[in-house]
Amino acid sequence: MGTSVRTGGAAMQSGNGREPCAYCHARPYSVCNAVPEEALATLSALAVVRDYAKGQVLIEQGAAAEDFLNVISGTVKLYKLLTDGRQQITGFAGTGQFLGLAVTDTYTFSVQAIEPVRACRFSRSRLRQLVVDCPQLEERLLQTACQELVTAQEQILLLGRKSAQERLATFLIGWSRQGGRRVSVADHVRLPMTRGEIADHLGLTIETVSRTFSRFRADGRIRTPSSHEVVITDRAYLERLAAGAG
Amino acid sequence: MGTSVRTGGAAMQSGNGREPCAYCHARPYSVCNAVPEEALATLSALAVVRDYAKGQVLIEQGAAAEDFLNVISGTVKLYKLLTDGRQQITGFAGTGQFLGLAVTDTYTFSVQAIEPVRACRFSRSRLRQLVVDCPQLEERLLQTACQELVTAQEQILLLGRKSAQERLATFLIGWSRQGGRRVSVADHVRLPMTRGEIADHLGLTIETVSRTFSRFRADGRIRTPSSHEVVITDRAYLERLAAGAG
DNA sequence: CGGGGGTTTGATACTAATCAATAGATGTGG
DNA sequence: CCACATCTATTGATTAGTATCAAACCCCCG
Repeated sequence: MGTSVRTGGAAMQSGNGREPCAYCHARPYSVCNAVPEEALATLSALAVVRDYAKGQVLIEQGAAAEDFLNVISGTVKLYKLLTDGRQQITGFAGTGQFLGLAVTDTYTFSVQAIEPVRACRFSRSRLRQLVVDCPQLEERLLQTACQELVTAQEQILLLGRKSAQERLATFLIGWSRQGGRRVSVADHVRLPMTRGEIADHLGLTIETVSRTFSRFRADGRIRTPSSHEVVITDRAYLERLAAGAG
Repeated sequence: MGTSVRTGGAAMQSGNGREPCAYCHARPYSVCNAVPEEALATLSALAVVRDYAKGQVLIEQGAAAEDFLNVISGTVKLYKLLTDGRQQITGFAGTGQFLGLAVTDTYTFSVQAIEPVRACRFSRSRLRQLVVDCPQLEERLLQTACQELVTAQEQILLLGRKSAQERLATFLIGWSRQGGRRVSVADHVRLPMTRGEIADHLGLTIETVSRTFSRFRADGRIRTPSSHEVVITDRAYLERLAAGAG
């Protein structure tokens, strides 16, 4: 676990030893998609693929921001800490998510694997050179940053003005949507994170999150076959809550 | 008030009728700075300068996102609404701030002037063409988006995990720093927004904000010559609070 | 099968919201 | 320039929603 794997390692999963990027499962979901075919070899040369065990830290707040990171599989949490240890999870990231845009010269957040993760590392400075040759990539990075900005502002609205029930409803609806890709099928949602991590994301405590799950269950809005699976049984109700209708 | 002013209007303030951008007071603080001298005429041709009265809406959430906006003078608030009317102010923007990055095809937030404002409007589609000729501008836009992302994540931390006192301390410290430019001198801070707007920014109520001001005042951390002026008298204390030290 | 983290549920405490009233500031028109 | 109307701010009393403290339960994993 946590073994360093050179590009060849990714190739095992992707089927080609020399051009990991060309066959990368995450590419269709990622900014890498903006790199034209003929530049993929260059990209591959910059990429270092590694596996991380659950709990491993991929990026540490305050460290020099040397790399970008791209999640190939698994899920990570992005979080910030207060000096007394309070934690706020700013988001979760899965396949294709590009990390490291919101950065000064040092990282302003930490990243930790919440389940086994494979991720790809690029040197920031070397990627910059690729960007110069490849305006579509810069365009795509800007697009990605703007998308993240929209998401961050939604989270600000949630934390500033929504009740516990509205927060959890928003989270479940949002996660079930993004999950079209990998996380969930229709109304069946897989939650790789713990109740505590959901709490740290929604600005609540673990007890409040648990109680709110119980209440949704009792009211027939969801079923929970296991604590990491949720079936949405009254989506319209949760969506109304999420939108903040009274 | 709120009179529409063509580019000539800005020139009155800037001293030249044909190249408003060349003499724009906000340019040194703005992304426009990335546009090279020789392209300034092109930029000027795209820009439409207008004045807005306090309370006027510059951008309405849900409307087609046709323009970017650049604040030349005054202060605006950016906010989102829930369906029942609860408001969350995601930020305030002053001289040089570029608005409209966090956008899909429609605006995902509203913008309103909280004091008289002069701002500059660019068509998104026409600015895109300028970007093609001017890679430094795209670079700068990406930089700006990333900077905003960092700010947004700080706000998420604040709303998710800080107490009322910590929130107000963070706000005052932050505003006094950014204000180096225009808002404040050293520890003397001008607050163009009302208590209610501060509350809607910090996820609190107007009463809690007012009480927290009173407490800081009673404890000798600040003085308030008027309700829109604050003198920070114990910056170290406020900074410790803002960092969340116990 | 035993241990330990994660989850649920209950009782109580506390922070901030709400409701309410007064005081102060701002702006307008006579 | 003053008086009035309105908006904004402050302060007090009470309530509501979550946090905190505590205990039991469940489940997953070794």
